[in-house]
Amino acid sequence: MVTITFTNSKSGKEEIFEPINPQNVRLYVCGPTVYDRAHLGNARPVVVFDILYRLLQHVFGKQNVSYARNITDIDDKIIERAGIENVAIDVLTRTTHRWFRDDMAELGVDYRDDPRFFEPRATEYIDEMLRMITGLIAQGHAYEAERHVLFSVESYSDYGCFSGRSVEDMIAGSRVEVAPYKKNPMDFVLWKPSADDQPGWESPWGFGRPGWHIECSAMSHALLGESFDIHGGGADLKFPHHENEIAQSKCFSPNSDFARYWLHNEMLQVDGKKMAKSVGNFFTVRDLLDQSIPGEVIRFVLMSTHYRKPMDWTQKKIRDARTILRKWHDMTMDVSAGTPPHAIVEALASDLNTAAALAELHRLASEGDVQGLKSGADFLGLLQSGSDGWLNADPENVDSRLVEKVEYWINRRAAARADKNYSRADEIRANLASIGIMITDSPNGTTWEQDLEHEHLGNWEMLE
RNA sequence: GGUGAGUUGGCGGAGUGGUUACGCAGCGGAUUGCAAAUCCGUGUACACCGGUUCGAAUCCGGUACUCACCUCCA
Repeated sequence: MVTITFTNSKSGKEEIFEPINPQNVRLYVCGPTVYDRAHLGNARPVVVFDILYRLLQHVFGKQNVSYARNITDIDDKIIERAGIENVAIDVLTRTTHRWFRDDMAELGVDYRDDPRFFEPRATEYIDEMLRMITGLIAQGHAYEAERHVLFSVESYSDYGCFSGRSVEDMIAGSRVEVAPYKKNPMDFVLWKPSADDQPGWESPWGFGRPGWHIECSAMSHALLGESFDIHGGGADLKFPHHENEIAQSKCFSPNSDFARYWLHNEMLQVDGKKMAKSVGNFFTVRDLLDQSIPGEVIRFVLMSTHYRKPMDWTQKKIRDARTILRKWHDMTMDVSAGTPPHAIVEALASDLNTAAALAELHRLASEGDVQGLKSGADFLGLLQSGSDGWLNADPENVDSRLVEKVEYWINRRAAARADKNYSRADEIRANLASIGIMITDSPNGTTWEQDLEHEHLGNWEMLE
């Protein structure tokens, strides 16, 4: 049996992973709020925890691991967006959810046929949330005020322990807005009133909707039980979201552990800066796919940095990943995947060291172990498809007139080469290269492809 | 102001108290009409200042810099 270790955010230390029940290993990860296309930052935890899920399945057996990743489909951002676009909330969330699933599938994260994967939508668990809120009020951890229900942070002495903050510090240094009905400025909303034109549900406290944090407590409780093994999410969720989740769940089920191991992935940056619309470096996964960057390349880049380190997204990484994957695809074209090499599993078992796992693939490649390479890559969700899809220009996307033009020039060049007129042959090759058409000679003839990042791509006028 | 993460060779990026990470790029060579690809070989490193140690890039303390989070509230 492989020993798995994780850095547990709860303790800040690397710990040996021991599941509550090896026959029922349970993982919960905070999923997206569905109001827009997933941006690249959203993709990082999805890929990181996909790797974790694969590892757990490998070590404990596929049927013994459950994974729940929620869909937040009730949220003020959703209400706002639906208003702006004048669409029904339900239409917005279902469409966005579908986009999310499709985009993530491109990155090799696809659980469509997996009975142990759960993707609960918050609005399907309102009853569970109401039950939990009622329980928290009954136990004195929450109170009603002006149609809101608030969690009382003073009722939970460990509040702040998880994220390493004291209630005093948070109030002292910062911009906590004090609502008049709050007993303590840090108290957070479990339930809030909805206007008639806002989505809502009947509750003991009037027509309203849940606060953000309660949904994850309710869904993990319903699907995985009051104690489960691993809770994951982005580092930005540590506070307040996860702190609040812990407070709610531990107060509701005082004898539970809630989540025993917490894993947080660090944030993604773009060219050294936070990805933000205001900085102008904001883009979605779909944007990248539309630029003909294969999902596999995106996945590779995301895996090349350890999950607990900030990752910087750059063009160079995309280029490098392309080069490497192209090579590996070529090497493993006719190989089918088998059991992953032990060293790959070991690398992941060591606090999800994906970069070390990729290094191991490099080692296998340089040793010519194509079977090991294919098997290891397959385990990591790479080299899934044949190389035809993206190594060469996709025939469906290439204009037949372009093919004709390129072939015309290739034939001219072949004639020149046959005449040993090499300066003419080189001139043709240089001309094609200047508009982004790269050609390569091989014993079987001349092949070509487009450099999709080339600035003069397809600019045939330049050849005249 | 509080909290956390980070700082490794041209670039990316692991790891470890004493031994080459690895990849990309570069350089030299083989091969090719020439390129490309491939193969062989090769250089460069651990932010700064102290401390612990026979020995630290790896442990401890401090400094600098970078990044993130610290609002659910109209």
